[in-house]
Amino acid sequence: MPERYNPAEFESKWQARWKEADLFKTVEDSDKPKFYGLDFFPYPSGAGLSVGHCRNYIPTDVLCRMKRMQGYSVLHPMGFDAFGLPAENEAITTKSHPEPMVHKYGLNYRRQMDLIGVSYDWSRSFWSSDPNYYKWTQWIFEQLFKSGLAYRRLAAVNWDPVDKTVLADEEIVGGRAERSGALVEKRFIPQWFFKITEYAQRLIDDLDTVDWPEGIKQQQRNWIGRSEGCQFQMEIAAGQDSPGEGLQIKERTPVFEVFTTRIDTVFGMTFCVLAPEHPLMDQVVKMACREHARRIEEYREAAKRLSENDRLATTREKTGVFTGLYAINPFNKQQVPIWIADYVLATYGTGAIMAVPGHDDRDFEFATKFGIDVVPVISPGAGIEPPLPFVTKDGFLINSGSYTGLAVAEAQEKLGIWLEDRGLGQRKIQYRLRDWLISRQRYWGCPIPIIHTKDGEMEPVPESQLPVLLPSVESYAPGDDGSSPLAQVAEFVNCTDADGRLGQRETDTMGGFACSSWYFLRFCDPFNDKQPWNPEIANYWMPVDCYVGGAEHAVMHLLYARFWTKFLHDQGLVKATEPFQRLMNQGQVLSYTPFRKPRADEKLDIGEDGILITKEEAAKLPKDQVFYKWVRMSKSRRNVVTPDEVVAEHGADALRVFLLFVAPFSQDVQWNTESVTGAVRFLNRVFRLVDELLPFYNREWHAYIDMYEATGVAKELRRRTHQTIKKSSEDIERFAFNTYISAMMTYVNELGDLLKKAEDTPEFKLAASEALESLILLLAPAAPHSGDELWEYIGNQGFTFELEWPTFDPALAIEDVVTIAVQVNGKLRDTLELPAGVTNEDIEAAARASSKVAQHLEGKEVRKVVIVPGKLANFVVA
RNA sequence: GCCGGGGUGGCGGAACGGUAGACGCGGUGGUCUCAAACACCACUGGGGGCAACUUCGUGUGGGUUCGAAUCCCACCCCCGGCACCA
Repeated sequence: MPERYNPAEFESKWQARWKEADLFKTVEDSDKPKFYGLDFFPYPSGAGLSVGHCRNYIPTDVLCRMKRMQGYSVLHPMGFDAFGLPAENEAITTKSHPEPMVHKYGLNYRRQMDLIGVSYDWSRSFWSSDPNYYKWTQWIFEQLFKSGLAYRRLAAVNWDPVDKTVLADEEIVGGRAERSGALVEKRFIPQWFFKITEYAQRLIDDLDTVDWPEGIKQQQRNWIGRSEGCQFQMEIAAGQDSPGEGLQIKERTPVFEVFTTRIDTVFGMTFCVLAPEHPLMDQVVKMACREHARRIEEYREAAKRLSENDRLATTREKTGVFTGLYAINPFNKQQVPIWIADYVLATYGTGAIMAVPGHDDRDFEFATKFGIDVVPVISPGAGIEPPLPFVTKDGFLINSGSYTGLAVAEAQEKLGIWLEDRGLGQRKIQYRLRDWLISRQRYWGCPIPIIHTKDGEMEPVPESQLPVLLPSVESYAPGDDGSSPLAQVAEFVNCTDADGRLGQRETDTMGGFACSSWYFLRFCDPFNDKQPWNPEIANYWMPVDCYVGGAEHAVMHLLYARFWTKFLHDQGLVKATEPFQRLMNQGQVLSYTPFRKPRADEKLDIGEDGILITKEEAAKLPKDQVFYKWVRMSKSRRNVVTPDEVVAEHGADALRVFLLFVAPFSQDVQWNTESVTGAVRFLNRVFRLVDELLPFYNREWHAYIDMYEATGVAKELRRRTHQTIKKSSEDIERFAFNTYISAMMTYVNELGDLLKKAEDTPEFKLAASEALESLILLLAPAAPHSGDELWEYIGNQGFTFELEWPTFDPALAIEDVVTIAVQVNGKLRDTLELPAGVTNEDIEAAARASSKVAQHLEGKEVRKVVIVPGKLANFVVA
């Protein structure tokens, strides 16, 4: 007899029954509308799930459960992103294979997800490290390769000279390796890339077709970084060190190209800059006189030594060297000095710029430091001397030959046409987005299915030979030269290609983002061994209707997955052009974490203001040495609260209700275990209320309720029921889970009040029966264990998951008394209870009749009366 | 610097341009109890008042409106992201 919410008694019982009944198995029914609800593919870590992860999974679960009850075919799968560095590093340390370890972690995740009652269809689950899965990751790689969208080239990578390994950007903190603390160097190693840049425009355009948080869309647009401008040629003239008269042109050289978004300022160009890694650099050195050549070489060496991080630090003072060479501005034939400076990036645009210090902050800083001329060519208005650097585009050209006087936009247009007419350049759209570096010289990833033939060609491994399996290796550590551990395995490397010729296998593996770029397609048809998925099935489920996860994947994962989906669409493999129709980001769960002030001999990393300590340490230290901050829960901070402990203390449903209620879904929350008691009390009240309603319960209420015109308390009861059905359905749909729970709380409070006025009439009993069932069903997605327990307790069969979601009747939800606010000059003076549908005239009359209102109208002239039907009356007095 | 998202009681947060503070936490008082816990009931934004009431209140300053937490302009602060991208 559940007089109280007593989770220990029934939560695991229901979880066992759900499993027994295979309740969450996906039912594919093409006659029904479909709903695909998906959580981000988690990487299973040894620390297990925290309540922070639950904040992701529970809301998605509530939505999916409601959709299922509303009659949708629901796909709600979960699997594991198993490849990756953390597992590999752990494998290196423990000298054990990463696979069983990740498996163990994944199973622990699953245990915890089951513990909090999430309705995943585990029959569709897979690990991305399973050959049956990564076979198809390789297959997609080959399609990209065959389409010319996967290629290999020499590229600079982050090299850790102590650990002798290539590092991901995320593994570098302040120019040093996170693990070894070594200064990171740049190394040039052949790398595999995907040509995501080819899809740049579509990746921008199609953002308009998806329902995503505006912030995430904007981050993607910024990342892709489209800019419109002009690219044009500059000729190099070799001459003396000082410009001007007496300059002798020794030889004509190949031109270099520059890209600019401000062609309108081209008459203000007083120098140009090449990146130290510019392809023309060797030629420049040759052309320069000996002294300059020496300085250029020195500068290039210094630039090479700088870590990417240091180099990109915007606070750094600008550096550069003059080459002694000059380039010719095609617009006015003037010669401008060519400098080399690392503030120009080789990887963007052409790696060279025209520098206009009068109208660009960076060029201005450089010119001022090196004493280069600054010429204003844009003015905000006639006769106005622009304050330099003047970078806004609001203005007119000055000192610009025949273009003087034109507005910026107009000049850009005309100058672009001028370039195109003479074949010197063209208007161009430039993207900041770079190609996606996919290769890793690491063991624990999906092998790249390529064979290098003796003739130096690259061939995809024949489809019949896929998957290329990860071999077993002696050591998981990368080689001294940074090569993959796979390169040590002769049996793996030496192979034959499709024609039987000897060849060498590619030993790079793919970064984990490849695996997570298509898993949502595999969930549609997870065990197909003939193709990655059956297109018909994928077209039924795709796109994902609601995709839920943390905002930290705003760019990388989401951009890559979009790119692959578009490519797969182009290949005719799926109709969808976007993978995720709606995206939601949950807020983080923060933990109140102690820090201490650093001692005199300790220094803090940039951005830190204290040293992390444990609660025990905090208790021992003097109070003025300790301070607390709200920071994200993480294993390394030792501030994690696990669902296990909360479930043990308060129950899974209480945890679910609490997390839903505590704050709006996308907002960060400050974890406070005591507050869970609010959810416990609420569930207790629900159980008690069910007991109180039970004596009135008639299982057949549905058949009879419409035979009575409800009046009085019964009518009020039905009204509240139908209002709550409406509110909770809408709130769940729009991810307003906090107000959904609060609506349920209000409903429970009001049912309690109404029960005190219980009547022994059939209409009341029927209304109470409707309320009782609605209460249980509306609450079931949030508190599914309690829902099923109560459903059984009131004498019914089956699972709430398989029952029909209540529908609301607008006629029943309507109020028959309205509260009218009466204002005088916008200030509330009285409220009136009037029958619904009251006329404006009656409202005004009733309002004037109010003594409280009359007080404020006395002796004053009413100039205007504003009536909002059914809501408000406002008297405007002089 | 740029791009997003926010500033509402002691706290978490509600609120189609129309009664600010729903719902919950915490607090105060009470009921139950030998007692405590639980539970239940009442009160709980600030000032003034015995009270009816009144007045001030949604980061700051302006504006639009009969009426602004909500719309517009300027600014301040906090959080997240990007950061020499020409």
